Parts: sequence; structure tokens; C-alpha cells
Amino acid sequence: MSSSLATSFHLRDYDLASTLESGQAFRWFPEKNNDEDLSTSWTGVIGARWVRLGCSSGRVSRRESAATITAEAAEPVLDWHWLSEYLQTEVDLDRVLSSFPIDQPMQTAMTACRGLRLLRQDPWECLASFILSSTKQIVQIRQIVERVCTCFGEPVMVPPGRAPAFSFPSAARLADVRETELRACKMGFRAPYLLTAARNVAEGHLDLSALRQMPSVDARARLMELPGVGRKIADCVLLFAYGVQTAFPVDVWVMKALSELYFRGKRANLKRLHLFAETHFGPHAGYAQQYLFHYMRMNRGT
DNA sequence: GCCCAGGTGAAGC
DNA sequence: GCTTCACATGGG
Repeated sequence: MSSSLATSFHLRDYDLASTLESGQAFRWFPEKNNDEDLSTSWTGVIGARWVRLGCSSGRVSRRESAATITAEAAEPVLDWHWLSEYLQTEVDLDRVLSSFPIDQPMQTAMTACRGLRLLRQDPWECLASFILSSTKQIVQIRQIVERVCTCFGEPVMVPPGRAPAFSFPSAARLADVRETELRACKMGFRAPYLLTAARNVAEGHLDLSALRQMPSVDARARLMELPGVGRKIADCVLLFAYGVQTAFPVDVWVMKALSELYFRGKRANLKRLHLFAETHFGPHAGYAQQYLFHYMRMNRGT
């Protein structure tokens, strides 16, 4: 096996834009390539590696489609497994989508964002990012996360001529930071929550790798012991970092989606919505949730 | 100025 | 139990 600066994945179906911009991860920046091809690339940092991703997709036949994802790194890579794991390229998306309920809302959402995948992210980065997410718009979450990385992350190698890039700071690093330094990143009242989480993880009171082996209800309960982490944030971490397919985060958008699409505009409380989600959306309910979330946001009137 | 944002915890019924 | 409110900040 030889190392390379670039690789590609050939897949049946992969919508990189929906995947990277549907509010799962907050460190991807789109860049227009050139005027001839209207394609977009994204640059970001996964772990300690800078990476640039591109995607071209086409229709092979009436029903079949294909996608090629290209990736460039800043340093030669021997084994690209970390990237295929992050992007979940091995997942059989057809099997996931065919498990969705055959109802109008789900079919519409599925058609609208076909190719959207759930990423598999680092638990600490995911937890910390979603602690910062509460009552913030996705653009602002991105800004806060970036400030945190610039201030406290480690510089990572970038290709010549590229802007400096930084890793997401470890829990140990953030555990040593003062609350006022965090507030300087404009995270407001979330600062003490992030700090407490960092200290709990750094000091070993919360073992994020151990959560993987636990029943998801127990893992959720452990996450929710942290101040500032409730059901929604815990479910985001279960779904986006641990791959718990039944985790179903309910935020304002999903609440809106469920009430408009399934409850005839009547607002239902969270308990009722979770009960509905558990019984209605099947074994990949978390995936269904992400499709509903992204579909609702695509059609927002801004 | 006003309302809202991938919420949560505490206080009030 | 459930509903209301404060929390910090910025976009539209």
C-alpha cells in the first residue's frame, strides 16, 4: 500500500452538500471552484487532518444515480479509513431509505434531499459543538466553533497557500481554560456548560469511549448528567457520533415538521413526539429525522 | 425595535 | 406533573 495526497470514493448515491451543510457538523466551508464547472468543494478538519472534499454526481439511468467523492489531504495518507468512516461511505443508503415509512411527508423529504448521509463524528467534538448549539442559528454555531478552534486548537498542516487551520481542541485543553476566555468566543451562557463538560471528560468522570459499549438509554442518561445537556443534545451525540440509528433529536425544526406534517398543525409536547418517533419512523428513525430537518430548512422562507 | 435560533434548568403553578 | 422564563448573542 502506498501513500497518497488524494483519493476518491465511487458510490451509488451521495449528496455532499446536504450531508455537510445539514447541521450535523459545523466545520465545513464551501468554496466555489471555477465558473465553468459549477461544482462546489468543502474544506474542513477531521481530527488533526485538513481535508478538501468534492463531489460529482450524475444519473446513470432513469432510476440509478452515481456519485464520486474526491478528497485531498495536506500530507500523504497511507490509509484513508478515517475518512470513509467519517463520511460513512460503506453505508447502504438504499436500505436505510427503504426502511422509511411510506407516507407523503417522508417520501417528499426523501426525494428533496436524496443522498444525505449521517456522518460519524468524534464524540468529544460532537458533544462540545452541540453544547454550543442551543438557541443558536447554524451559521452562528459555525462561527463560535471556529473561534474556539482558532483560539484553543492545535495548528494542522495545510497545503501551500492555504489559510491556517486548527484542530478542534481536546477536552483536556479546554478544561484548563478560564470561563472568561470561552465567553470571548461569543458563546455566552453556554461557556460554563462547555467548561464543565471538558473537565468531566478530561478528569475521567465521563468516559466517552465507554458510552459506545452501553445500551443507548444508559449512554443518553450519562450524557444528560452534564449541565446544559438535555434530551436533544444527548440525542444529537448518540446519532452523529455513536451512530445510534434510533436516536431522534427534536429541535424547533423537527417539532415544526412533526406538528405540520403529522399532527395537523397542532403542537404536541415533547413526550408525545418522542413516543410517535419511536413507533412511526422505524429502525433508522434518526436518519428520517435528519431528512425531515433538512427538508424543512431547505424550504424556510429566508 | 422585534422575533427567532438544531435548548436547558429553575421557578412557578 | 406541565408551563413559563432567563440565559448571551447575532441574523433577518
